[in-house]
Amino acid sequence: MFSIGELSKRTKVKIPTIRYYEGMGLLAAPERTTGNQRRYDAAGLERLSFIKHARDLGFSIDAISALIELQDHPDRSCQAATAIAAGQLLDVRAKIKRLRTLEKELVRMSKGCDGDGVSQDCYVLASLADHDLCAHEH
Amino acid sequence: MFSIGELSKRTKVKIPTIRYYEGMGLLAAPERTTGNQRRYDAAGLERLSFIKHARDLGFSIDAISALIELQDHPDRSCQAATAIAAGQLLDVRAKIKRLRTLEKELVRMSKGCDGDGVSQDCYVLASLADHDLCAHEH
DNA sequence: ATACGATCTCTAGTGGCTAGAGGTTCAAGA
DNA sequence: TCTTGAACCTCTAGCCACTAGAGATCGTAT
Repeated sequence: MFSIGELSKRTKVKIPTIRYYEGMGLLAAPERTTGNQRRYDAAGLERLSFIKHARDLGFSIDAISALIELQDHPDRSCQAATAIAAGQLLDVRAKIKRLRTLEKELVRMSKGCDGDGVSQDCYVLASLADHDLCAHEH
Repeated sequence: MFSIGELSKRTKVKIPTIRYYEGMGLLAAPERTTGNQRRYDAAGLERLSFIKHARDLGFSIDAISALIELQDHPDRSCQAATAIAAGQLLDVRAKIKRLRTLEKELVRMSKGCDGDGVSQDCYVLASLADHDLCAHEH
């Protein structure tokens, strides 16, 4: 049995965030001391670790709720979990794609400008003002 | 002189967003009709296009404010604008790096799981539960 | 004159936390 | 046993960049 501070240290999840997860129903409300303080056990630690890990991988709270549902009902098929992970992968890939386009554009923008001169001639500002100067759609 | 709806159509920025930008001080408050409706001119259109373009490239509202400041004071050096763009580039690259790590991990996770079997054996759920099954730090 | 779409302001909600106020409890040392 | 001080409690508000909705008013075409 350990306190919320201890749980926070072990999982590297901040204390208000732990309480927030509890409020959201992601994390079961733990036992309390007579003085109303939370006391966690190994199960709480495991679950929070799971949540932390999934958040680090970019899963939304909703997706994590769904995954936890699946965890708690081992009779259900693994397909659903795999589908959620696949969705997350698509999401991540779409974000990468978009960011790579932005990266290219920003590199192009910065190259055009040697950092001298005044703003009228600044390629960065000119590029932002006029989309036609862009090489890619974004 | 055109309405906010017209401006919205031309820039593809939604009407509430335009008003939000005005409230934030990004976009100058335009003239009004006697009936209190906003009426924009070419300058407003240009500025909003600039903002839209910068937002599409991922610049924060703060960064855009700074860029607009520079635009409005052409006597200042272009270096500042270039620095902001460089910062944005670093940001974008950091995000890409992180997402690529996530992508690898998600691919690895999904591959371990053939979609059959029940949750106890689900590699997706197992991987999330146990960080040690991960190949990369994230 | 009337209809009706466009606009107005204002408030509240989104996601995923984070910060702070103001009060209570726990645990270690004297 | 008492005291101190860190840790904890709840509650509200704030962050970013919008988005949605209510309820009222305006503009324009017929």
